[in-house]
Amino acid sequence: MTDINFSGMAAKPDSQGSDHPSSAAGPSDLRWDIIELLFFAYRDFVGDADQELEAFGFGRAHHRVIHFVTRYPGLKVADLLDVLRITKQSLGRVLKQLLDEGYIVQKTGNNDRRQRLLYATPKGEALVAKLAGLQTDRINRAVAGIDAEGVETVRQFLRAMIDRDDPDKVLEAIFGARKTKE
Amino acid sequence: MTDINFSGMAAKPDSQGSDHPSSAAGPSDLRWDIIELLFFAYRDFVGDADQELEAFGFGRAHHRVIHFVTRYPGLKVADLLDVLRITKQSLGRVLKQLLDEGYIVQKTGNNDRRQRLLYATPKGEALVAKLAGLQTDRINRAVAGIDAEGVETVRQFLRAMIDRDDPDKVLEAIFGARKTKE
DNA sequence: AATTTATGTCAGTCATATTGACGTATCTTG
DNA sequence: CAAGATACGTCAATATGACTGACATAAATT
Repeated sequence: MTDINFSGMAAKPDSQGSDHPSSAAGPSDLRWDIIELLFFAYRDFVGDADQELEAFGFGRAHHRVIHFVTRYPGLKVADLLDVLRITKQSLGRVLKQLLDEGYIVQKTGNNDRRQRLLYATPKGEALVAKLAGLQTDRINRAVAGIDAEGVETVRQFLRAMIDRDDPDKVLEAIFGARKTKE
Repeated sequence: MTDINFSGMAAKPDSQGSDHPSSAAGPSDLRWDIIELLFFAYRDFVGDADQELEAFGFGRAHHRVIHFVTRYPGLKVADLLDVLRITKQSLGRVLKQLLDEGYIVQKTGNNDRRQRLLYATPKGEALVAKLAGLQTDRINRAVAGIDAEGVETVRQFLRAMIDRDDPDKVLEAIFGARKTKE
């Protein structure tokens, strides 16, 4: 079975890739390998959490919300929308579920009573820690053969892959760079 | 505005993360930084293509299909299902659109006439090259300050993040490892 | 001839996302 | 203080991309 002509292939359609000046490497030198490695790496990375989430009746959307609320306590709804890049309406249902089931609590802002600051409950933190544990295990396996300097290179690469124009609050916290812009 | 208590925070809920023995680092030492860098890096990485795809009336599902068909000509439908980890029914509509609009053609298998081998048309290849160009530009920017050895470390990390048990045909092609298993 | 395999399709459902409109409480500004 | 802007919530309708389950067909295998 599976007698496909699949030996040493991966034909590269470089023919018409000339309208985007690839900066450093060669002419129309597309980085197919890294593109696909990113796809598979992320697919399996999020897959770890997916299985666990099923047991809770949650999906990836819930994970993203509870993760960032746990990590950045006091996050506003508007901040969360910036980070997740979704609309208020999409967030609404997921957030409501997490509130109703006691994974997140809201507190009215002190300075601005319109704001609903979000905090994870111990229950929510436990779930996030469990999921982060699974993902950490995968990361630890991945960096097992890489020295400290190499891991820093990986971090540098990932940081440089992220858009820095108009960063949201979480990104500002991650990068520590408070752009003079407001 | 946005006067949130957001200065040097990122509280780490390490308290209950003790039921997953983190292999190498410390006890309950979760890799929050890499977890979040992966999230943002992938978010922006796929975001590049999303904008372009909108102009064609396509979504991410179309991109994934046409990408792998372009890269691995002669892919069978069943192979594609393994790679994308979706069901036949989900693939159906997306694949039909790409066929109808002339981005992909089917050819009956030579050895097995039940198979529909998938090939990208020039039109399909052009779209894939355009999208890969955008993503390559981002990757090139990201590795601008990293030497060849460092880039190889990044590749090593990404490869090690991928599940290797029961790899599909595309992964076998990427890793070149044909596991003695069939 | 019977079975398995590769593919396609129909029908229904679910999760997550969208846009647009509207309401309400609250803060800011003229 | 009145007017407007802001933060948030919600209602309605819709789209995408996924799912399960069932069934059909052609072709290969046994």
